[in-house]
Amino acid sequence: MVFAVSAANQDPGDSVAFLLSQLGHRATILFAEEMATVDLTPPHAGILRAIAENPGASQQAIARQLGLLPSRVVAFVDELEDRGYVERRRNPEDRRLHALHLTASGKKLMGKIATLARQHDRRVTAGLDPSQRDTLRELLTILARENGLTPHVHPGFRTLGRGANSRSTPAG
Amino acid sequence: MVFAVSAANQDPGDSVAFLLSQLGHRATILFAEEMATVDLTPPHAGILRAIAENPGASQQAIARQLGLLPSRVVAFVDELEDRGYVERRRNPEDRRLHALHLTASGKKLMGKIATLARQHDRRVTAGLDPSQRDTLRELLTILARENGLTPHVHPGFRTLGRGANSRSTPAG
DNA sequence: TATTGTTATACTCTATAACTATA
DNA sequence: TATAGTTATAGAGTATAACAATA
Repeated sequence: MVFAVSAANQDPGDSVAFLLSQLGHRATILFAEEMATVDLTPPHAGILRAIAENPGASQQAIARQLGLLPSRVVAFVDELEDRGYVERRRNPEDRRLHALHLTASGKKLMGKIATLARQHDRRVTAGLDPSQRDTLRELLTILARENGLTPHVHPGFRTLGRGANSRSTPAG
Repeated sequence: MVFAVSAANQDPGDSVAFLLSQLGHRATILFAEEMATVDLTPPHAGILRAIAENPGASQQAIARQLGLLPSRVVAFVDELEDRGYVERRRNPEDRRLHALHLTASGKKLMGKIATLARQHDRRVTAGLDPSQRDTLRELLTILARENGLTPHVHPGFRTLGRGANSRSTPAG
């Protein structure tokens, strides 16, 4: 993982970019804690959601969509299948592909994840009134669009660019 | 490193918490890219800044302040010293301590880092007008306070709580 | 020959814990 | 004995690349 530290800040406080980095990291940690209560990690949740939105998708398709390495998807799906949340169905038309589907148990889990995610959102945005929260969402939505971020897809899933990896601690 | 994926989103778009996680990650990556142009990583920059603000601080003090392991600080300071940015001075009163100071070259580098950080802030917030940027800063400052974040200190520096680490990919 | 899925290997990074020197 | 600093070891996690099956 990469840890950013802004170095140029005047007395009035840290820069917007640094605040985003700090709060984003905090939001990430808190989400991981929420997921841990159902014994999942964030990538597990991302894969479950992607399958829920695209039933029958292949593992390669999921990997491309989320920017994960295929070998990692295999490992995650192995775990989800072992725990009964996901099933691999052979595609008779192209027997190389594994069509991924949620089981009944997996669909139930998705409901629980949705609840936890709403709780996560409340924890992270505690301190703002509804009007402020709406304003913040609007501003962040603009920035997400400007920065080329794909809705629902966390950039931490993607393979990190080599640019930042030239030295030691780049992409933590 | 931890990658968060919010799973509960209605049609209107992703939750504030998910947007923060996405944008925070993006801001972190972009900052790492800026630092790479001067052959540094974010932790290097954080340590340089901490020394600039507290000349003569010991390595343990830096470690506590930034939430880094002392053994990691040693390695980072080794590199910064080898490159002539930092010097270790023996404290005659307690010869166990190494008082850290920036060299002239290190101070010059801090100026460059400040410039890069301002550039980073502009990149991340491109798409907002000055008024929107101010509003965003205010809202994020509220959230940073509510979430117990320390100004200038990125939580990624701190040892991640074990709570989120119970399984595999928690803290990216 | 190309692609999906899988497995195995190697590498990077980090934390842990030993070790020294001072106190 | 306790603490600052350092070094060495082991572990976790990832990416790379090899492999089998199918097209």
